[in-house]
Amino acid sequence: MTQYWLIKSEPFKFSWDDLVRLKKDHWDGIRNFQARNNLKAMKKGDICLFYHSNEGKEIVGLCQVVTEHYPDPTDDTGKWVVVDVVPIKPFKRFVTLAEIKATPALADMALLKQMRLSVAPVRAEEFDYLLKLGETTL
DNA sequence: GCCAACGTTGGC
DNA sequence: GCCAACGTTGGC
Repeated sequence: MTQYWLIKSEPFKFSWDDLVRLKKDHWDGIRNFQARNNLKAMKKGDICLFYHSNEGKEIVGLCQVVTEHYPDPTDDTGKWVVVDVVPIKPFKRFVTLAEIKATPALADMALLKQMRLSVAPVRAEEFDYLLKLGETTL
């Protein structure tokens, strides 16, 4: 069963456009245990919403997990992991944080409940709703 | 740039 | 094992 996730990145560090340009990249730099556990729970084929934090504050596109977790090459301690993702397609219409907050059906999203969690699960019904808001289909 | 929220660390 | 201090994230 496909699981849905939301992954955050600050666009000036690593943006949607960067991922599109690279075609594929490992999602690194996660240094939070809960986020790491979520990374470890990701399965090949899972779908991720790409969210721009700090600047933009909106969901900009869809990507897919192509390689399940392996040790983070930028980490010496051996504690942290990365996954590989590829872009699928951008949202036709970006979905902003303000919009998510203003939508009762999305009020329970982990994104809102735990703002600092950079890798968060998304429920299927939330995912469907977001796709609709983004005027995009898989 | 500020600050609130929250996760992590380390002293006891 | 508690909790204060500290660091980081991310919205505003």
